[in-house]
Amino acid sequence: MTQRTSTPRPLRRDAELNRQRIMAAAREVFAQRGLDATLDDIAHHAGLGVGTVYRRFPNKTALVDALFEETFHQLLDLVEEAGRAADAWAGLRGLIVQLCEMQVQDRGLREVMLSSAEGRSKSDRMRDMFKPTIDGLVERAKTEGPLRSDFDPHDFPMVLLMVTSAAEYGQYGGPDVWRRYLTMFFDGLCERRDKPTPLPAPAMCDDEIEQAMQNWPPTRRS
Amino acid sequence: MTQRTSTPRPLRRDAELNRQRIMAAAREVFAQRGLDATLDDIAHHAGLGVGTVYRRFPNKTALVDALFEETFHQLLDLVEEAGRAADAWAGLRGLIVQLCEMQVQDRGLREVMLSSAEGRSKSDRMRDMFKPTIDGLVERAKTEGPLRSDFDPHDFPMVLLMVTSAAEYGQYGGPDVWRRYLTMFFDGLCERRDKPTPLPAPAMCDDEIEQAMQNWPPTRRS
DNA sequence: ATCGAATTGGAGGACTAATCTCCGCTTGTC
DNA sequence: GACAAGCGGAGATTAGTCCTCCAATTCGAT
Repeated sequence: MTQRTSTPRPLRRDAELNRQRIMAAAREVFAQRGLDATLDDIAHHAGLGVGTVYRRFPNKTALVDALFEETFHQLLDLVEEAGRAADAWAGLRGLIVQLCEMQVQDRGLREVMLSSAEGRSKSDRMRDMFKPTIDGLVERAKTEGPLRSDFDPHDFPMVLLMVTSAAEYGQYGGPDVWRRYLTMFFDGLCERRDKPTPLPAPAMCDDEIEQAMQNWPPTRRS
Repeated sequence: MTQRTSTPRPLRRDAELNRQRIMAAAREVFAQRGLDATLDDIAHHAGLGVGTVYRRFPNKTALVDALFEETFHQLLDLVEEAGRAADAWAGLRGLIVQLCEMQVQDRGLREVMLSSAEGRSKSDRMRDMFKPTIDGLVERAKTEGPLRSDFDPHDFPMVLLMVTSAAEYGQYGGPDVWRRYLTMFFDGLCERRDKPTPLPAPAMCDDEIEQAMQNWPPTRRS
């Protein structure tokens, strides 16, 4: 018996500090540029050499996993809180808005949530934990609220996908353009409706659209 | 004076045939795999060597331009026909559906339309020609039809973007999943509404979502 | 203070992949 | 049958990423 697996020996003080620097840098860089950012980029951003990063994390996937571990808990809290909302329709909408906000602010998070290529087991487990809560919320929003009866809980991720796509493409129109389309979509999710919900953001102008077209597809480089 | 620009000497018969083979192959390959398909792929698909392709088209962009030239005319016809619709709201919806259909069937076309990186001047001109017709259609759909009054013609491309994103992500649920979300969105575009429009396609099931996640982001390789 | 173990930096090896060129050989045309 | 036009596809070129390696440095227990 050499060493218990649960006691992998503490890091030297400076090493621990650098570990945290790496995590912080990774969080920033992945959020801005997506998961295709290189570990070289992250290391440089942290003011360290690549070698240091590779000593701490065997490869990029390990870093991504470590990084989004805590975000997942945050996500789960959000979902469960929404599940307890008195007004299920408001809770459901609020949840979608919050999830979109997080994904818009963090391109890496969006990529992790849309793909199971990275952090495979993570996002599987995540979905399993979300499922019952979302199913319940959807059900309640139909009986107690105005949610259209043919909405399926499986539509949930698709709504996020569409809105975050709009957010990515529409970013040059400002950070809130996506809310315009989410509002329209919510109006489409009502069983019936007397008047449109006021739109929270203006449409993009010609120049902004032009700019969006010029920067699409989103660069996966520094 | 050597040669008039308009008479660039006819191609030898076999060369002309190969040119057409290249165009046909390019159409297929770009439609299936998007504009990131390599010219090597296309050449091979056409049963020719790469050199042959490069003799005919100085580079990939030239091929893309040549290829989508005619598609643009087709697009313009569609738009103008929609503009003449008696029922403006039906015309607008029909136009969106048709444009989505085309982009869903042709990944390359979607990329050309979303980006001005390729075929820059093309898509600029295209937008200019679309604009008046779409503006008119939107205006009419508001006064004569149920289109919500805060809809802006600039929202038009964003609708296409969102729905085609859903189509790409949702393709494992079948070729029509996107129509489900477009229907919901149209319901959101109505000023008021008594009941939801029946959805034309079921939601994806868990397995299909799983599959979508595994193949995202869409591969840009053979 | 000392010394050995832990840690660091970042050049560079090993890949992968895409675009486009070159030129010996083939084919069409007159 | 001559010869210009065309062809194929190996490979030069460029780019970009992941990850390794090891001399030099730093930490901290003694």
